[in-house]
Amino acid sequence: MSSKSKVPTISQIAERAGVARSSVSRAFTRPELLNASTVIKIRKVAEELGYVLNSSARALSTGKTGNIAFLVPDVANPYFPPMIRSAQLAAENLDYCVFLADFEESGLKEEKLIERFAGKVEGVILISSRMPEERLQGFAEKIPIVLVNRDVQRIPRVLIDAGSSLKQAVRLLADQGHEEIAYLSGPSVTWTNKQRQASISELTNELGLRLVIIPTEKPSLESGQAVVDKMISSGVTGAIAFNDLIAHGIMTELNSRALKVPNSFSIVGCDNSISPYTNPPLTSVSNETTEAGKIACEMIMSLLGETNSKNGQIKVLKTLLIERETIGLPYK
Amino acid sequence: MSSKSKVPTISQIAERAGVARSSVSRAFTRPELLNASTVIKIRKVAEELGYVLNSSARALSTGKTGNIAFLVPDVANPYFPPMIRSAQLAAENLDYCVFLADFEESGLKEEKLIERFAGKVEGVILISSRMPEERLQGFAEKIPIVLVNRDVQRIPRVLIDAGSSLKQAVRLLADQGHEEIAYLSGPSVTWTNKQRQASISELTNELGLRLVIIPTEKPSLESGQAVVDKMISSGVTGAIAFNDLIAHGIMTELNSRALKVPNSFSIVGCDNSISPYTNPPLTSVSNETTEAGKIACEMIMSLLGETNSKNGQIKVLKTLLIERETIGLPYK
DNA sequence: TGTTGACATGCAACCGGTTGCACGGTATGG
DNA sequence: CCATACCGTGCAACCGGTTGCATGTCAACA
Repeated sequence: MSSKSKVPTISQIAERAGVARSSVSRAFTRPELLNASTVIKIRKVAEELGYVLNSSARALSTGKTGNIAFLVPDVANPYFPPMIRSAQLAAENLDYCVFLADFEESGLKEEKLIERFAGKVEGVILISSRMPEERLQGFAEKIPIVLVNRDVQRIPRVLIDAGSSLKQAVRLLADQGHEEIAYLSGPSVTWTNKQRQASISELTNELGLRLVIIPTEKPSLESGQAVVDKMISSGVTGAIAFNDLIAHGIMTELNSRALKVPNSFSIVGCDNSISPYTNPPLTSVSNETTEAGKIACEMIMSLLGETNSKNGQIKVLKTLLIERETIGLPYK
Repeated sequence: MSSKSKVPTISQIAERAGVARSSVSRAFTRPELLNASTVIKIRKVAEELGYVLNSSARALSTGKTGNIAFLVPDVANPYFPPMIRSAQLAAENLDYCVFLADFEESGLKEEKLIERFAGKVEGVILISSRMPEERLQGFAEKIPIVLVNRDVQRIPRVLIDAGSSLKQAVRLLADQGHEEIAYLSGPSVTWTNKQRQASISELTNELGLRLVIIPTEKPSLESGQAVVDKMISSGVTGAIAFNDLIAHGIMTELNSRALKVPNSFSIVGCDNSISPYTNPPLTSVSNETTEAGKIACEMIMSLLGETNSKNGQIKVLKTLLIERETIGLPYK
């Protein structure tokens, strides 16, 4: 028979303090409208009674939930946590709370999640969205959306452009004498993958190198290991992977076949997530994911403020190639 | 002049469908009470009008928000994302949404966050809480709380017990002939750190080894690097670190001083987060963080269901020492 | 001293669902 | 053919804040 220590409502505070409910409400939301002493009195009573604001009630009458949703393809992919963190911190500073959900690399699940969150949040930040463009447009009409690493007209977005860094990597490989290289591609539908592949392809064409595109199942360590056979039999002497996880999977597998990186094979990763930790340390593309999360959050917030949404703003973030120890001469 | 395509309410659905508001509500919540054809009719109209349930309104009248909060000390610490992910997935399967927040290793911030979430969620999962016990008890009286890696009476909790694995590591070091080893401790207030330190200490005492406790600033790579001087001058030949990040920081710093692991120094990490990726691969303690997240979520849910909270259930998860390549003979 | 206005507070409607209860209609059983 | 039960639906109160407007008080000013 646990005495349910239910939290009191403003009515109970009002009664105890001998004022109207509206005054209690104002004591918290617009204290400047009240006599200072009244505010103090009300706050004191509220404190004594252990008052906790009922957010649902406030949200219902104001129409603002004070929440946003942050959807990512895979929480456990080390690429995302720094972004999640910075976005959450930025939101918190503006008194917003953030829902986090993982759509498991699936566009369908993404849609389901948006629908579920639609009634609970004021806006949604979508990372590496897999949804078809028209669906995205449809949702964007109903609820403020900001995209990260997805380029859709008229929807605000922040893009991390690894193009120039990847070209630099290609050039590095070419300088060492590599003539045939592979790109271990990531999720084919993503903007990120398309953009990375296009940049690499552009430069290999220009330099007259042969580029072999090898798809991977998922941007994970295991998928990297799984494509090594195909990669080796393609005859390439170096490779650029969609991300560090794939690159590391390849290194692991090569190592188990007694093929040393970089002496027997050169490899470049992307995202600079686990690359400082690999053996040997992986040359990789570093990108400002922390900054991206913060900016995405700020974009959503600015979207909430304005009525005539000046849609379509874009922010492009640059990247940096971090040279470590996984590029060497081609092995004949 | 963007025509605000406001989402309709049940009243508008009701009017359009020629039924009462209550029927619309029931069409979604308890369709078995209505004539099947009525349900279909209502759902059709709702679909046409693009109806979206207003969660705040529902929450206000039912008293259930359908949300929980998940608070972690540091989202970017690779130990947590798998736990976050599994908890979120588990919650989602029960139609719950999860708020994520980072309390930045601070007990104060933790309190602020709980207070902020209190009115928005039905329960809180607290990972590695830094709050004083009495505050925790206080909150637990107001809102269902489940702890992970914190041991407080009468509050449900899941504990990951690395004790036996760490003892195994000590034994391994002793077997190699190490007589003086260090423990690079983590956040001193955490249960996890106390428990790890106690286990190690217990066995070194038993075996007659000298144990040097060296505190670190934060469980991060940089903090690991920073304590190497102190560690070396203490005269130990091997060390166990609170987590992989610290261990890796130490390895990096040793490496820059031309001290090779494991030939010049032996080291063991904990959490098995980045240990497979380090150079050389780090011997570390693997723990079921994924399982922990899921269980914590299930505990919260069971707490919500019952009235007379059978508080204080505990679940202890075991760990496993993964031997890799960072333990060798002591260097004289 | 009467008028005006600023300030402090109360009243009551409203936000959008949910739900106990009442009501009318139809089927069932005696 | 009537009594009873059940089924489908509507009515209206309620959840707990917020807010436009009305009211009352008091000081300043003419």
